[in-house]
Amino acid sequence: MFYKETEYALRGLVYIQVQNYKGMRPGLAEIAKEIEAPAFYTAKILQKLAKQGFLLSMKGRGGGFYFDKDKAEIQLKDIISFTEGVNNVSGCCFGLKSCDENNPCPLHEQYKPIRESIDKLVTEETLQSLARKVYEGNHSLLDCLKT
Amino acid sequence: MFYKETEYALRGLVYIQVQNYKGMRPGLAEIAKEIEAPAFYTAKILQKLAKQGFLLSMKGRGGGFYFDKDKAEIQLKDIISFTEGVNNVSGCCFGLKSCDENNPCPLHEQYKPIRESIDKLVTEETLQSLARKVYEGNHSLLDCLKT
DNA sequence: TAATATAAATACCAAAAGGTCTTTTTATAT
DNA sequence: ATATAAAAAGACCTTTTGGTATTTATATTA
Repeated sequence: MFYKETEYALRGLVYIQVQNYKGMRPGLAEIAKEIEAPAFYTAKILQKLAKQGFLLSMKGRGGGFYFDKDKAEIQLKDIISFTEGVNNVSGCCFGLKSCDENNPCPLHEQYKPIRESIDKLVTEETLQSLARKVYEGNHSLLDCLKT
Repeated sequence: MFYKETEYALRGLVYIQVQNYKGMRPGLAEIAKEIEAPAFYTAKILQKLAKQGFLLSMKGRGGGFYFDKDKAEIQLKDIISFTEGVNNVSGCCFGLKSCDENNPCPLHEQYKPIRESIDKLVTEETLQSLARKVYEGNHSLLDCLKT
């Protein structure tokens, strides 16, 4: 479905926001461990996201990652478009550059509502809305609950 | 959305079926040209598909690709699963191996109907059902109509 | 049967995705 | 000030995807 990079980005960012809600500012080692992702790769991804301005970071002892509380919530679409490019989210499934009512691919009519549902989902849901679900305790970022 | 390989496979196979409906058996050069795909790469893909038994081919002068009329129609899902693996079609968008009611990812409830719609689409639609649409003339495999 | 047109097989190359490691910078605590 | 604990930067490496080219096998036609 999504690139590994996107999965790690989403899991990592949601984890950070959950910890922020608890008043914490997690570091790379903790994040990678808690989302079960390769540590160095997770570092690379989060640093790229921080550089882009999606979140803030603190160097040095006691440092870590956190979100600016004054900024608007971040749509999933913004993250996914950043890691995979816009076309991958909302392109034609037959690969046509101009697939529309005038020049429809053989799946155009049937795929259109699906594409719109996906677009609605990743636009309406935010890192924060997902983090709240996890914070409430009914959703998970991992394959199994910790013992 | 899909891999390039999947796009070329779907476009190529649908093109072949359309030509078969017209009583023709197109060759590699024609297919690649008509679906606007790299010729050598298209060859590789179609040969792989033929080897797997999705379609038949004839070597030698006047040869080309064609479908066995006695076989059942081929679901899109069969092709996509073959080129990308099953997980890519119906996996968890957060990358969880076991994402279900018991251990839902933060998008589980909302993404479930979307995944089901996609599954329904690629199960119900076949190479043949798409080819019929193109044959009827109201759908296209190319970005622009030929002049 | 010889030339030719085609798919099959195979080897190779390039770009992107996925991942690791080392060094540098910077903030904090002692 | 110094030691330490973190993120930042950047150099590599591996695997997969995407693509090209050459040679071989085979069917058709002249």
